[in-house]
Amino acid sequence: MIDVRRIRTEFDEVHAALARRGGDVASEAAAVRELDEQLRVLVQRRDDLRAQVNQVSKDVGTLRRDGKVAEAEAKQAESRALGEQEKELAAASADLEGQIRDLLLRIPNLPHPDVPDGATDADNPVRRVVGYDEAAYAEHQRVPHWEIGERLGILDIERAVKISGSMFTMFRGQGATLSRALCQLALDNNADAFEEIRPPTLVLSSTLTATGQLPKFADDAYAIERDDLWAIPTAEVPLTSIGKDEILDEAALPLRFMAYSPCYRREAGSAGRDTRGLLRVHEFDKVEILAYTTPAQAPAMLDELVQRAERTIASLGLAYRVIEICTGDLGQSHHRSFDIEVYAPGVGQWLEVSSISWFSDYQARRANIRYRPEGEKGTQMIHTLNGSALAVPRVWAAIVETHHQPDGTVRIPEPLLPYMRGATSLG
RNA sequence: GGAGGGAUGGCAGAGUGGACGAUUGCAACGGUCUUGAAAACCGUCGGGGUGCAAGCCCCCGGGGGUUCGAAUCCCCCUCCCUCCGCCA
Repeated sequence: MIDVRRIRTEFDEVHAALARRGGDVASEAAAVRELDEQLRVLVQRRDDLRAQVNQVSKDVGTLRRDGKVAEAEAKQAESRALGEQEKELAAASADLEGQIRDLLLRIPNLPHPDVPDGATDADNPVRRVVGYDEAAYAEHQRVPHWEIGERLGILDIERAVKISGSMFTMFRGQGATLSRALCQLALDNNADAFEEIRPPTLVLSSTLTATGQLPKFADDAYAIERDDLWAIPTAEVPLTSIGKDEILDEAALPLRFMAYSPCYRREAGSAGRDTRGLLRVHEFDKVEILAYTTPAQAPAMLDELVQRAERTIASLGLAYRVIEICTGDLGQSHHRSFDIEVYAPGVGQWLEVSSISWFSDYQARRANIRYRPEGEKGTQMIHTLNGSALAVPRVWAAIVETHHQPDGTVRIPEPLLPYMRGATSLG
């Protein structure tokens, strides 16, 4: 949520920043400005009335103590009349406040000035490509992971669909071990600086609102309506809300958290896309890394998170590229974002395996997470940043395809060996 | 799921209708004293809105109600504790 005071005091700048995203942002921001102006007038009048009621009520107490009953009763009548008016104004301003909040929750974050302009994901600039040479892939690496997986008995999509329906998958044997090994590696690679969390994976509506999935993107999440709970689409959701409604000391920042969790996505609207294999599934495992920072610490943290995600991917011997997200493709809550994509030679596609984002104070304001700047009065919103350290299915697919051997086995990348019970290859 | 008891500032803990945004203690911060520290003493010490400011307004788990006036009385909800039930 952007600060309503910015809409109030620097409307043109806010409007221009939002306009860079494309689409119709003008009407919502203008509506907020309009309602906010009305609200401030109402609130001023309401508070004046309250002050009068408070004063008169004090007088009543004094008069009664002094035994001046008739005067007290007159004051009571006066206060009662003022109270009626106050009640009306209070109801009107509460209604306006609700309208403003509903609008603000749907207005996206302002892009960072350095975010490149663009309309769609086709305009996202590639910042660097590492280890990729299309001509270097041999024929045996051109086999899709679902063929290799089924043949080796490490991937069983058919039975997963029998159990849970389309777009659910199941790893078996060494495939399941590989999945778990990837999570373990990602956690161990970041354990030097990040506190490991095992968060709840079912959360309240308020929690899903804090990170930005609600109210606008309810269709993308699984809901357990009977208990008013939602299945998390990413560990970002519970991790971000760890500090909800808290005020932190500046000295405590940055705070870093990491978590392995399953992630649940309805993938509404993506029917027919990437339907084969592991490319797009309803449930998958991911290790997320996340930080709370001061505004000043945020840019360096964004770099650090990208480097950490990159390092793990690189260590697995996969070709990858880093893409910066342009204004038109930037997620609602994002201030600035980078994606890491690995190349999967069997399917001949770049697969997004990590999205690293800086949210400025957009999520912090929704979750009400603040800190006390040292040597200053008052509090400020923190900044949140997060990214996938590793998302399992697509990395699993890229490994199986990239390291597929001529004899049909799959070589296990060296960093995963400690977690594979002595195996050096799959199959 | 059933019964009972709770929820007040960083923590502990008073306050049960009127000058209480809140006694007090601890912690923290600044100062005096000290070679330094401790102790003692003095002072500061929750958050938010609005306003140039003075000020005014809001917040005692959340929401609603009663009243001239609510931390205090009433209703609903959430969470915590104890006991029972169930259970990995």
